[in-house]
Amino acid sequence: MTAPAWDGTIEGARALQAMLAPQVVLRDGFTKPLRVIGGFAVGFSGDGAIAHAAGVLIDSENLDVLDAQVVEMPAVMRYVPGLLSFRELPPLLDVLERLSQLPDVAMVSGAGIAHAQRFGIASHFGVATGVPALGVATKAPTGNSAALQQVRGAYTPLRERGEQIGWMLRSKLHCQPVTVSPGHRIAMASTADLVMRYTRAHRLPEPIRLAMRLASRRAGHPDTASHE
DNA sequence: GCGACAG
DNA sequence: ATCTTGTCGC
Repeated sequence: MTAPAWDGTIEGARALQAMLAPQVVLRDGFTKPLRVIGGFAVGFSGDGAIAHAAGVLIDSENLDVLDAQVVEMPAVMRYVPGLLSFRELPPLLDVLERLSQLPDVAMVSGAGIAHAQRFGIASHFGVATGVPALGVATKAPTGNSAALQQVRGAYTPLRERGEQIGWMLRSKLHCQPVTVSPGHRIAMASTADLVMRYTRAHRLPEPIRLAMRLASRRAGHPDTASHE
């Protein structure tokens, strides 16, 4: 299935987003047991002009790193609130191709359907690739939720106009909760459990934490980023 | 009209 | 996202 071409404009991105958002599937599209989990993140350097995308594959049994890749390319669009996925998807697709295999589930730094148009980067990534994907975000999302207990692993629905669009999850004690939401081919009910299953000592789950570290390390050292 | 808005 | 030291808490 070929996605409609994007003309590179803001208006074009909005139109394509409206076309793709209804294609999101909120049912588990993966089979258990899960074997490989992917973590994906994008960092920027050069005043936001250069994108550095990282992809990490983790063994779901022991969390061993099976593969890790980083790619660098000129950013195709500036950051526009609500259209983050159009800025970050191109390098992510590139890095996905370079990995030795496709993950059973992809965890992407950013929003899934916990997004004003219900189409954050995790949804865009999932719809574009067919890979089941979910999003984990650090900052305040759209919507509202009840207070969370000070218990590791506690979670409560994130709602907007009565509709549940994700979960607020206390992934680590004494840390602000993270926002998790299904991106594509993952059920709402599966999302928070999946994230907690791959979270260890840090606030972010291991696949995303490692990918973010790779992407920002690369972004922070333009010298080492240009070759090989 | 104004502010908010993942990364 | 990124620019950035020390500092507080687990």
